[in-house]
Amino acid sequence: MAESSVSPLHIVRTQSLASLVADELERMILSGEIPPGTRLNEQALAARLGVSRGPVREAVRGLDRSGLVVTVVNQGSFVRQLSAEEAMDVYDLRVALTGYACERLAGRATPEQIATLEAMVRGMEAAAEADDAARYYALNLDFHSALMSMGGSSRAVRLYDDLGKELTLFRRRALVVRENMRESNAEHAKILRALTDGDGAAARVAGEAHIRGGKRRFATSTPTGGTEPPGQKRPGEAAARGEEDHVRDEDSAG
Amino acid sequence: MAESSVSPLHIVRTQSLASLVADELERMILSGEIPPGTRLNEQALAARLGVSRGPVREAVRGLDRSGLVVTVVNQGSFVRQLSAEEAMDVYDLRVALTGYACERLAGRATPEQIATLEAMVRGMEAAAEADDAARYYALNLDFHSALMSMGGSSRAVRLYDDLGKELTLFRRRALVVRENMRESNAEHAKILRALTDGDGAAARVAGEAHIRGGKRRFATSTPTGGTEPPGQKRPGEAAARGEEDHVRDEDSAG
DNA sequence: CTTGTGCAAACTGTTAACAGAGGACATCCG
DNA sequence: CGGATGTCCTCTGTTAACAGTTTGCACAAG
Repeated sequence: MAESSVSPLHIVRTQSLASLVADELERMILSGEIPPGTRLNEQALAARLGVSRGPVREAVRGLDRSGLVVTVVNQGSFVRQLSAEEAMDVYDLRVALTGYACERLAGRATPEQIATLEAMVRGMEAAAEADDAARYYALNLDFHSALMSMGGSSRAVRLYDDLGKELTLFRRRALVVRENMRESNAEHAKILRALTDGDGAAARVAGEAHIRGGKRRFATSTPTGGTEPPGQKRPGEAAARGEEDHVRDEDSAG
Repeated sequence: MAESSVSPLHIVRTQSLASLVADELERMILSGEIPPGTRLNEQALAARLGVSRGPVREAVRGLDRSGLVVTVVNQGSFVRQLSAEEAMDVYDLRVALTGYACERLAGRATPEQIATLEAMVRGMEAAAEADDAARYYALNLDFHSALMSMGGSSRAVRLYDDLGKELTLFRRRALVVRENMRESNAEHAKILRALTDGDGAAARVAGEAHIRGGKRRFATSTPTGGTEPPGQKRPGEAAARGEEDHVRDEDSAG
């Protein structure tokens, strides 16, 4: 996620076509360029990406395992649709993970780590003041990622990110309003305070409450959400067109 | 997992070769038939399973996404090796998940669910008394699965199972001794009591303590564990032979 | 006008073949 | 005798072609 398009042939020597296709597909899906329920036409995707069907099939199979698409035999793969209940369950899992990371971090946070988190919170405060939702969104992602990374493990980070991707399948463009940013960042500060105090129990409670807050903030302004079964859109070519704008100024984890 | 080999052509109409290969590969890996670090030779596997390389590649790509194998470009895929630290991290994640499920279940467990869990605990008590490790192992799996299913969500169940699969990559055949079974089941009873009382906090603490206990019980009798990098075994044909016995009388979540 | 049947096109599942990279072994030079 | 180098072989990455299935449409019968 850090450096892309570094050296021209270094990519070829470290990435396979299938993995590149998988990344691109994931990006398309998460950005909403390919909305949930859409069928992934292998031929169209292969043509659009300039590769053969083999790598595309491998990539789709991988996304199937990671839960972003659902495959029906002899019918194809569809971008997964999350029901509202499933989305709420995912939120709850993130509650548990965040609480776990916060509690663990409280016991062993270094002053440098505290300072890093503090800087992020201050940055978000400024972003909220300036009503800069995009910047708040990015910083918020970083904050939670750092929290999981410092307190949990690399596995926990991946897990949290994966759950976030699933959530993205559900919530589209839940606008971040200034009030929500203020409230969210106040919760961040509360976590930070507990970490500074080294109070594990308080950190856990604060972390859990924060994600629950995000869940609530999101749930209050949500439509209804789709259903799970395939429910494709068009048998013809529906994928590989997209090209909508994909601004992502949503309330990630509140 | 419930019904396999139902109708002869029903399988063909509901499963693809790639998914069948994926299942078989996963079974081989988890059973130890293909030990961690082994390179997965596509040609050999395809020949052994009687299919072409395409489905095998798709299956391996899926396992890569789910974390069971690690792929190096132009070198192949290797069964993932978990370091001891990673395994401990996975245990900690299961601690968090179990605590979350127990707390949620305490608030809304039906008498039927309590009875089901109670029956399992009694069954494990009998198994421990009879020193029947295999039976205890199976019931223990069921108990935790039921716990996650009742208290968490289907997503949580899948998560817990996936983490269990990763753990299986690390611990091979950690024998269950009678003492451990007794201790483990006493913790089960403690969880059950908290659930019966409807005490969410106590249930969470008991659930967390139980997984921590399993982690400790396992850690006390563990070797050292491997390292993460590829570390293949033989460039030639090392996979697709296996055929060892694969008894699985280990301490699952103890 | 509705419904059932048959055909045709498109797409998925699978296989086989081709090109390039990596590694091992033998050979040659210092 | 040790090390570098060249060659061969195996395996992965990719592509193209083939077979089976599903889906949509048209046509005919009631």
